[in-house]
Amino acid sequence: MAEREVDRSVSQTVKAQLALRDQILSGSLRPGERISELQAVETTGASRTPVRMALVRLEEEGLLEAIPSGGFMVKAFSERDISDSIELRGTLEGLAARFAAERGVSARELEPLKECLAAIDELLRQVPISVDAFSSYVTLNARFHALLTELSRSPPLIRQIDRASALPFASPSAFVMAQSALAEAQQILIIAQEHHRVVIDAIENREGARAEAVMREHARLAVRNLRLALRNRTHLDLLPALALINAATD
Amino acid sequence: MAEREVDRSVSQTVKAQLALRDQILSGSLRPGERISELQAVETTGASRTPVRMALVRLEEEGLLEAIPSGGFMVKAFSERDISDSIELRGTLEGLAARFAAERGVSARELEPLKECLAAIDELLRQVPISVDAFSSYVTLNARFHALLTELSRSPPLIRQIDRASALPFASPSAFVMAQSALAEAQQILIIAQEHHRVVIDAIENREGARAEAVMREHARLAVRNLRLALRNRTHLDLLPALALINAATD
DNA sequence: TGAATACGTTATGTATACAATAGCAGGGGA
DNA sequence: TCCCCTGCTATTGTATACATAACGTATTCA
Repeated sequence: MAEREVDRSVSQTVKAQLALRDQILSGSLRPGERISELQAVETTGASRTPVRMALVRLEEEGLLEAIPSGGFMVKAFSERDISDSIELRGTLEGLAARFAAERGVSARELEPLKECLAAIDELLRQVPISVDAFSSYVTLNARFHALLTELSRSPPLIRQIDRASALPFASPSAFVMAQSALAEAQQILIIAQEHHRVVIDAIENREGARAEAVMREHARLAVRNLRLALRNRTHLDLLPALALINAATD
Repeated sequence: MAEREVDRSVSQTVKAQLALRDQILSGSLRPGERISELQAVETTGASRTPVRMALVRLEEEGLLEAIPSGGFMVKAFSERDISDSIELRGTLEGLAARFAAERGVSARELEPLKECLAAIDELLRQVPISVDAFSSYVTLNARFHALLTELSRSPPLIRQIDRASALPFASPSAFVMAQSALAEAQQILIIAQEHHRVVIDAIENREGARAEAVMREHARLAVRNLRLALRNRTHLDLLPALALINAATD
């Protein structure tokens, strides 16, 4: 295939990884479905070697599962897997918050976090919140969590949290909020924002235990609301990633 | 290279991964050192494709680090990275213990754990503990922790703990104990064994918070002793993995 | 008619060839 | 003498060819 157009600005491996992840998360590839290398080669435009590297990375990321007889399939997740992932992430973020509090952070380091907070406050003034504003919220929330994680100054912990966040639905707020009706989401967002505020306060005052506790509560709120949201699945299509859940095996 | 002898019983990728991990952990490859693919091909006996897959896996595992200009280098760890990893693992195992306690486990499921405990008790009767017995202890301790993790019945959590345990020095007891003089280790092992006993008791009685707390304390004991052990580095060569630490960059 | 076996097809695992880039060394100019 | 530019070399990134194993299908025998 000589006429294949190659984008040299980004490695074929990364390109393939992004494309495949996109296909999985968008639901083009269903959970349990075997991923054909040849098919992936065609859809991604990369050749087999980078595609295989991408598949290995996605397996390590937790999105794929190796088939004993060879090849990979899209991993299927149960409702409990998802709530466990949320709680897991909350636990790790709790540790990060505690590290930040105990190790101390300067006012300058907290500045970006507070800007995030203020921006979210601004969004939450809308009642009810618009779809656009909600989308902005999801971005800002992710940013807040990433910044908080960084504050721990612990590379191993940051790495682990990144891994735990690889599964998009493990991101508590973004996931759960997307599922609730936007009107209901408003209340949840307000509580979540309060959690954000408290964790900053705790870190500022070097209250490690409090910082940790509030992040764990943050996750438990998400789990609780996940259960509610799953009870009436009206908003299950708000996040493409949810296609994963629909076909979950158990 | 036609005369290369190929072992078909295990995949070349796995073979290469094991061989490379061994080289890293044994210290043949020093932290910060670039891993040459060609060299890896020669030492592992696999060709470049499986070697590359193994390198990607080891990177995801946290043993290697990608070099921006291409290729991989052995990751270097600071003392804080190591103590953070221990605390991280303790936190995750604490969550696992809590899950086990809250979700309930049958007496039959606790049986293997108790057998482990009894076997360790047997070893600890020796005063001072012999090198052989200590080696058995390390194995039994790893088994105990693995079984405990399983009790959580949470695939995402088990997966994450496995990842966190990939770094061998993140295994609290095995690592810290190896560094302390064996005579000192005896006391530490006895306390660790008490932790083990308490976590089982807590799980049996469905005391989630207590189960979690004791596992975290277990890790903190390890961190504390790590600091002590690093102060007088007499036993740094007991575990080959420690070669990593010697050349840690910061 | 059903089950088992054999054969063919297809997909993955592996090896290697080719291409491109980064790093280094040597030489020339300022 | 020092710096920069150019060319070479070595190593990685990518593509593809080949081998092998698994799965499906068809045919035959009981």
